[in-house]
Amino acid sequence: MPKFLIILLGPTGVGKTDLSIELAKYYNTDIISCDSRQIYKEMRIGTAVPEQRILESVPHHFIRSHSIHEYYNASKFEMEVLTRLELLYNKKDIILMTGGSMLYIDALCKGIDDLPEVDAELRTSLMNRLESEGIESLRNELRFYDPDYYNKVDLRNPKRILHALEICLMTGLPYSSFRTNQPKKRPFIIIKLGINLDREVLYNRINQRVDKMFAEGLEQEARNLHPFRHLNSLNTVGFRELFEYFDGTISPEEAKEKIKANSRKYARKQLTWFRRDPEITWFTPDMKEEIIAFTNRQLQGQNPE
RNA sequence: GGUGCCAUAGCUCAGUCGGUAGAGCAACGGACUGAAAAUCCGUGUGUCCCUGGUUCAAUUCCAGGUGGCACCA
Repeated sequence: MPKFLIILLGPTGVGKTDLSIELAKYYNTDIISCDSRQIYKEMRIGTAVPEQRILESVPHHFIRSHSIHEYYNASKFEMEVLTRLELLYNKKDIILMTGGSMLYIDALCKGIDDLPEVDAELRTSLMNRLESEGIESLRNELRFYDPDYYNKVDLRNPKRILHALEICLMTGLPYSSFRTNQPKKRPFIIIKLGINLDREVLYNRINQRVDKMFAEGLEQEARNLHPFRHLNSLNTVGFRELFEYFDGTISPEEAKEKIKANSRKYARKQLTWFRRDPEITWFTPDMKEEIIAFTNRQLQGQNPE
């Protein structure tokens, strides 16, 4: 029997959690979360982690499993999930993954090229240079070390320039020489289920969810994490707006409105990314029967018996 | 009731000394290989309140109306 990974994906707030529980129960399997923020144990309200009783109703992985103080990225996620899957496939043929972190989904499905771990000191020094010398200086250096990538990269995006340069400086090789553009083979079959709603309905859900977060104590959660605001893990919708409020830049009402607006924006960005993936079959969250029927057909079709 | 001010994009507002208009936010689209809930790029969506008048031409000037705000009663 081949191994399967069913991936339930969609924009934030669309209702993936409830559906994932039903699917996991139906297939009697575990859920791997694919969410770059729910993975941090210090956050719960602002990242919309499911309630404890829901988490306990089905085995979950990669929810609140790592610390905000830990350096994390899509590659680490890829490796850790692959290791976990190998273990889980000893007992199960079908595993469910759910979440909306686009890059993390792709890293797991297609892999991400092997690169050396970026040295923290180098990153800091390059960020300081970006600050003091401006992006032009880093651009020129990248053109020297990796003209190919220089011609391809978005020259106005500091993060792209910075990272490429990091790799060039660390390895003495052009960053583009690490980019294989070859999807990695996976020892399991992937079924991608997309969940979406009418835009207006989705936005209402997102707005209401933010109100609910505030009612549950988001402000206090953010206040507790305020000292760590410089961490990348806290550069997160729902927290950075409240940090602005704590710093006195904006009013509490503005912070709340900004959280709603930025959540909507994030949902749109997710949809832009998902739209170009032809492997996704789309449903609405209420189509449980259709989703199961479709998934069963896929499972059957891939299985010669 | 009187006087004054205002009425322009979904919202807050700018502007046109008369030639049918533009910012911020929102909205919409796109990029994306170790920071990805990150980062970056693009798009103006409009009975310029209504009705007349002046004019070759009115969102702009004039009159009246309607609505809002302020002050005086």
